[in-house]
Amino acid sequence: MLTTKSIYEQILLSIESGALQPGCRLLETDLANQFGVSRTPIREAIRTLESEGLVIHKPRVGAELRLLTQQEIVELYEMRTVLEATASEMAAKHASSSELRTLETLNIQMFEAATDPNEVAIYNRQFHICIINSARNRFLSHSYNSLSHSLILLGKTTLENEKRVQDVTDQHEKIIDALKSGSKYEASQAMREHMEASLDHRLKAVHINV
Amino acid sequence: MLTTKSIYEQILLSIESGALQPGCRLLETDLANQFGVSRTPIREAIRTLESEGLVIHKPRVGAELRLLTQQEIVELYEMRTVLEATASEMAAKHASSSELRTLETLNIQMFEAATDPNEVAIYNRQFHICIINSARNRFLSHSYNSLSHSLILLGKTTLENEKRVQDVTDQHEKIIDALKSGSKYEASQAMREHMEASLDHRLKAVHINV
DNA sequence: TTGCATCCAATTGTATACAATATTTCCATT
DNA sequence: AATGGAAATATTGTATACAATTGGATGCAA
Repeated sequence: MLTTKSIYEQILLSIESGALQPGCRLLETDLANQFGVSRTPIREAIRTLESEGLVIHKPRVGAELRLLTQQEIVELYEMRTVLEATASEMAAKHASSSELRTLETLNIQMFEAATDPNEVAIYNRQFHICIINSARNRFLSHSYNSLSHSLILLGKTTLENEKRVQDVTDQHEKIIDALKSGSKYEASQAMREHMEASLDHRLKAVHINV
Repeated sequence: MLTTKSIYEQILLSIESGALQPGCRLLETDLANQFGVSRTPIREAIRTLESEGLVIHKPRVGAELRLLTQQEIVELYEMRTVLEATASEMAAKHASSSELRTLETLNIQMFEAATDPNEVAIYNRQFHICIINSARNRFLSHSYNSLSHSLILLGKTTLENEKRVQDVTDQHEKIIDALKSGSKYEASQAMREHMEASLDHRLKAVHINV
């Protein structure tokens, strides 16, 4: 059954898969036909996307998928760095041993899936979400969730080759070690470095696409 | 003319004024009658409130205004501290001289309005928003905006007497001084202290209300 | 009195119809 | 040929009607 919530998620997936490109218009009628529902649930899904910042909505004109400038991409990663570094700092205090084991497992699975970029991306996302949730702050989780939706506007992962996966899992391991030893400063610093490396790769990828 | 957006803002105002109490149900039909519109724009406004976390929405049951636990209030302020301290750090680098003058003016106006808590609250909000925007990060501004909406769930200001206003404007002045001298660390530290004092007062106020 | 099943009222979820507005097209005028 | 403007079209905004679901009320039986 297609409900408003599932349509919202479907649209997110469509953005992620590239079926909906940043900058393109979101026509209510088209989407309604596409999903086989009326315009009402589509409108509500679009409103949610709008309040998350994925969609620019001009009254009486319509919605279009936001297209991020290079400057905005930098700001997005700057904000992501703040949230993830903060989360790491808090997680160093609050993470349960079960969560620490989960992080280790995810990192190993990610390494072993190195040849499949899509699978790697999934494990990577779970890894970061696990850290965020280990911080034990609902508002932080909520903000991160919204921000991570904006991230999908950037398109496919930057985890495209095995060398890169190796680097990333190494950085993850540093973070895990810091979390295990409970050292706030090290954990947040390791995450900051991880994020900087991630932005570097992202900007290179953008450059290639342009 | 009452459009979806203005209805959304009206509901926020109703929460702020106390007309809508946390925990109460938001009945679409009632709100529609109250604003003299159909249910459609009401539903969309509620969807926006939901995605900002102000409203809990159970399918087929309806929406109710979120009621924050004491623990959640602490988490809210913890997150607010992160965002505002980060903003102060960035603003120490990016704030324009015009923005710095604006902050000084707002702080003076706030001090002079000390006998009118509502006016004080307005200047206070503008002060903090100005710092956030001085950070020059759209995603930070967006997150803070959403978070500040959750803050209104807590009800009226804690700026209820002149002694308290004096303390707050003093703290603001420290922040301004740090921003003017461009020292990241001092600015973020001054903001952290300001936020801690603010949480202390908030928790006392909650205690009294209970 | 309590437990349970059933029905009814209240309320949300969706579809559709209509109104208002923006955009485009095309023609007349310069 | 360029430009301005008016009509036509496309699209969103809102209202309303109907379907689906929930929560409670009612009544019956143990």
